[in-house]
Amino acid sequence: MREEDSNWFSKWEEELPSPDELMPLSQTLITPDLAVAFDISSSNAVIDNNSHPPPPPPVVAQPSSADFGDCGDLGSGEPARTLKRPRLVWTPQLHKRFVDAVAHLGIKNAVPKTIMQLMSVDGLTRENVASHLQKYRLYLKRMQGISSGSGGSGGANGAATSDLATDHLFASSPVPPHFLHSSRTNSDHFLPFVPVGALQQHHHMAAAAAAAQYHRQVAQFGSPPNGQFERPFLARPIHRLGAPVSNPATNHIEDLDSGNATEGRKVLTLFPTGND
DNA sequence: ATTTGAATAT
DNA sequence: GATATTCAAA
Repeated sequence: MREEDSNWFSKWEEELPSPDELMPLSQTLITPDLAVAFDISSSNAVIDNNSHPPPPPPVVAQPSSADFGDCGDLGSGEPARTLKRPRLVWTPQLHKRFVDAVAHLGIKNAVPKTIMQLMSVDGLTRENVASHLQKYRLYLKRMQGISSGSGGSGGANGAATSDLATDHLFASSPVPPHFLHSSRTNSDHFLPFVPVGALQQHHHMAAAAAAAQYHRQVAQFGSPPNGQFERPFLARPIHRLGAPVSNPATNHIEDLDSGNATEGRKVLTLFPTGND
């Protein structure tokens, strides 16, 4: 047991979403009632303003919280119940968190509930993840088929970056290589719990507030009540030691592109647990 | 009883 | 096509 134990966490921490990134996400997931309760409307939308206004539109272009026009049951005192949330839009950032979570959990333990917990995105429901996971699996399966059919892919690119113009979302996120193996013998390291900071357990702080306090979340590593891990086969020790956290500074290596059709994509494998 | 996963619906 | 919802099975 050495620093490597938490190395993945450190690495992960580096790419943790900045408040700016989470802000829009959380806003999306705010329920109308919540929005009203907090006296926040679309007017106070906090949008990320870069020094250089990029041509591509914001990734988070979702309906505002107050976009509800069909609240059939209006006028009741506590409509907090039976209220439909807006459709969740899986932005590349959100999807990346999803992929990261799945990668860390391993295909075996990558079930909706666990993924949801690992993602720790306020407002995200298990069903949201389940639905997305279903589609993601189909994506992986399709990729496997192509990969095994004719491997000659000319370009010696990463691995999972298919040239399919479809699956825009999935293509914007690096897919861990071992995902493509149909091997369920996942043998990642132990499965420490997650930095569960603001789950939807307490309805006190809502999205916006949660995101604000999201700043520094120190997780408490614990063992899940399910001591049911397959024998750690020790695939390979991660050889990407995170430098001693001295001054992480601004770490921003996110690639989000919606309309790219040419190659030359620089994929960043977060977890080289299967790097060749 | 809860959760998953696939089908099905919006 | 993307996400939600339903539903049988684990």
